[in-house]
Amino acid sequence: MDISNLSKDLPPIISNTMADVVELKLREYLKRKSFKPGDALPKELELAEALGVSRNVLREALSRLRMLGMIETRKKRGMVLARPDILGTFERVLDPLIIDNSTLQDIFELRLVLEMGIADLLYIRKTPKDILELETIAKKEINHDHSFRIKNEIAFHGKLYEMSGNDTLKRFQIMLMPIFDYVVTLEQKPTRGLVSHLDLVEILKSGSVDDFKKGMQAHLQPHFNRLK
Amino acid sequence: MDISNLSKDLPPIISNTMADVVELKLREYLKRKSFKPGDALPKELELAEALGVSRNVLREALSRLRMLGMIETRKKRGMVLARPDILGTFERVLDPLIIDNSTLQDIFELRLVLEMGIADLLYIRKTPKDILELETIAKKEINHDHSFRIKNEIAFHGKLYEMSGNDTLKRFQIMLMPIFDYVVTLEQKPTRGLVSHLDLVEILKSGSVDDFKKGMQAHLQPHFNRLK
DNA sequence: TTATTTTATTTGTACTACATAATAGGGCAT
DNA sequence: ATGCCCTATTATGTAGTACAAATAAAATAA
Repeated sequence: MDISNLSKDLPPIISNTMADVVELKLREYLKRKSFKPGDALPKELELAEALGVSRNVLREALSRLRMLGMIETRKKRGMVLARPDILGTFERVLDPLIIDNSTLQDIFELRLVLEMGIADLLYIRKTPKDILELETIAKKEINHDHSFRIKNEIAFHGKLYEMSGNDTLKRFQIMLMPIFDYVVTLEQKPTRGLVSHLDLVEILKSGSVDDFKKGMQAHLQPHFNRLK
Repeated sequence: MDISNLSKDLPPIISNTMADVVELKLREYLKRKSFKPGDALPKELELAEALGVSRNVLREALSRLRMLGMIETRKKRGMVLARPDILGTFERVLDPLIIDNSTLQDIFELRLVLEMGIADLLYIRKTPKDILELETIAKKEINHDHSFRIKNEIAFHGKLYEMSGNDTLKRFQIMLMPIFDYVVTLEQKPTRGLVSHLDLVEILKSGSVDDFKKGMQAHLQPHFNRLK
């Protein structure tokens, strides 16, 4: 009998507080009524009364939705539905010190996957101006100390994501970077890939998509080597 | 003068409520004291008094952290620091109906990037057993109606992520799937790639990583074609 | 020592009261 | 009639009290 997955087979009894329930009910309500951003919502007292809870509990639930950016409230005007910033939400819990090692490793790999997968997007959207800027960044990293190179590493890969023309992707990568660094420094292996940033720039200039994919793979090889 | 980014240059004056401030203070406090999961936290009244706010406001802030899974509370026992489920948090705001079109498009592309970038991980971790299961899934999709094929499509790509041995990645992909579908059905183009699922399986069996990358690219070609 | 009951404590919920801010509407001057 | 200012209204923000519920810890009984 496998009891290793006990916590999954027997999920802990979560004493749903009223705030939890109300949060869920509100979500359902917003979805069911298909409110659109900007639409006015009922006032707190009405909601509290309708749900049969104290204004206190209702406000705890509203506070959550407000944190997520799903609603905005102003005095007198009431509450309106808003567009949550999906990444801002994510960022709140993305702290290397809190995340368990297994997830840290997963995120480390996730960034590798992103780096490897970005090539096609890059080749669809890259412009000569972009490549020039990227080259400038890559050239700066020669003859500098360690801490500068780390900053430059971030700048280079950040520019790559920027060139992908995908804002969400770029922000996502920026958020993942600290975790990536954290894992890398944990392992204390200052290895370097066989393909440098300048090499990658050169490929971008005159190479094919497949060339770039191979180049990026070689560039990240030290990281891939960590994975068994 | 560029005024398109006005909302970024002039961020709206956010009337920080006490709950907002307290939430931040608590985050800083938890970080500064470097609490570890399982550690007991001060009780509500102590925190409220220390911060100089009512227990009400404090609880609104705590409610947020509780939602994110950063803390857990039990009666009498008090509160303890917990490990947030980073993806569970994300999921709360990932609703196609709320997200703006630009971000939807970004996420659509994000999934393409993931699919393209997963190859290396896949080739590091794939097992014959996995490939067999994948083949079973791929074979099922022949001669079935549309709705079944969609489910199967999800199963196939889901299995791929599972084979990557990265739980976070798999869950992430599952969360992204509805948005992907949403964007695809929006555009009403039931096109199919030149490389089928079974072709991909065949490559996995006897082809190289690069072969697989090319195959996946061809498989997703219809989607890439949408991007200009 | 072990089992049971009691106690003490901490979170959960409700209710009241008032502060604050922003809108809406009326009144006034032009 | 138009525009401005001021006031009244109203919804959210904050504080405080009270009590219910749950449970760990202490006290008591077997």
